[in-house]
Amino acid sequence: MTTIIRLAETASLIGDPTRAAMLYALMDGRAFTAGELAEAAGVTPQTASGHLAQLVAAGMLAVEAQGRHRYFRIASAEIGAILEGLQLVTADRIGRLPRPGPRDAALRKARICYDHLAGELGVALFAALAGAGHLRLSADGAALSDSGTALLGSLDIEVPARRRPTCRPCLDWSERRHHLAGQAGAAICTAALARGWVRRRHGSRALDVTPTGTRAFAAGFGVRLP
Amino acid sequence: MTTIIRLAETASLIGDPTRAAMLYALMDGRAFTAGELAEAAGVTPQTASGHLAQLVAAGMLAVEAQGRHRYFRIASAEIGAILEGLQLVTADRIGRLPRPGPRDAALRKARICYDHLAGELGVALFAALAGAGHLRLSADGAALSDSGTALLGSLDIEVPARRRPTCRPCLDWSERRHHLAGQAGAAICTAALARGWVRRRHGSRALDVTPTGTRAFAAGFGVRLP
DNA sequence: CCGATGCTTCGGACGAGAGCGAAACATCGA
DNA sequence: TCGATGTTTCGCTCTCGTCCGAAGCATCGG
Repeated sequence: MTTIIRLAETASLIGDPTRAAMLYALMDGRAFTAGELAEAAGVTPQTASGHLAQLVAAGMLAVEAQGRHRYFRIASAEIGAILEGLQLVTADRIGRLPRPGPRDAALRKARICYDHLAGELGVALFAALAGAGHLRLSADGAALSDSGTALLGSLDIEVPARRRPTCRPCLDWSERRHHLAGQAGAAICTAALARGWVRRRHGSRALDVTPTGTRAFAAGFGVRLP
Repeated sequence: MTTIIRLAETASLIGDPTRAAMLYALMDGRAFTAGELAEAAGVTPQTASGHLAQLVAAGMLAVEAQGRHRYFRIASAEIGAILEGLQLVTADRIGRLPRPGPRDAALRKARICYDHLAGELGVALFAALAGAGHLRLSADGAALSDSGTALLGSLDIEVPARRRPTCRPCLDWSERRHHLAGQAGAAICTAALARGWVRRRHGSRALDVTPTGTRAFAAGFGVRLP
């Protein structure tokens, strides 16, 4: 019984348009100040403050104080996965409607999912790695094989060895196939941004793959983008 | 922008305690009448009717009229996955609290997730099948290997060949590992219920594994339950 | 046909919660 | 120390949505 109540509370937190807008703005994994999130959601700072306090109390957001600013970010990859999943079912039930806006098309092509690459690019990357034997797919998820570890090493991409799974398949809401999450996914995403393989679109989670990036993904990972 | 609104609408539908209770009751994959769901949620029939209409309009529930009864069920496995995922994050943020009630323990041991086996039993089954080479794990998900098809055939478990994936890994919210969904998962679950390997607990998604079932899972699938 | 049962529609009452103005608090720069 | 900026707390209003009583449809059994 209490399970149901808690489930409803969690969903209800995401269910408010203002809070949903804030969570969505945070979906690219970066941290924003309370004021920025207030503007993103179109409400006054005091209103935003109340919502953010609720999300933090529920453990969905983490907060870090720096001077007179307070930076908020998504607390865990699981929260990000839920938000992506909700988009999946939302898109699913209205998928028949013909409204593929240009911005949505860019999102489908390549975007950031919390801290890793998603969209066509992310799925193609996952498929290429799996096809070349760089991933060991198991019942638990996925792990880098020896050749995969060597590949990332040769590309100077360092994957920190932490408790978090090195690889985790994450269901892509637009492609309905897995893309690479986990430490390895985050490391590749960081490297791709740092080396100019992909560029953030302003005010969006969408990414543009640069010509350099197209070459790098093809040569380094064997990714063939459509 | 509209994406955010839709996301919030979906979450908000799940966010109402009454609707959440109905969805939760339907999580075992069976269909219930409007009256039964009203009782399950603790509201009057007319209140339940309104909620059910909303869920159907949103595409989250499917409805089938039979005489003067109307049977409601979860519309798709994706909806079920979202509900399981919400439980996961909900359990995650309060996971430290030591409250493993007896009913929760039973749920963790074995339960039905929409139309297939989950919990320790489901995870052990998936691991056993994968370990014995009966599943081909790929980037897209999983498929029965030839030996897997043969195994199910020898056990008289028929897996219909439909559009739906024959196997699909589904993240288990209590075990945090995959269990077997898809056509094969549903077929095994149906067989397990029909042959008395597992028995439903009254008014719950929890399952009890019978002595017969323990032997059958061990002999047939090599499953070793803790 | 008729009553019984299951479900839905309509109307009004009630409460929860989102929103903002005003003011307090915290921190920075000078 | 002072004002400026970022954030939070308080008090209040107002809207939205849930809920139920009453009544209206549909379907079944006879």
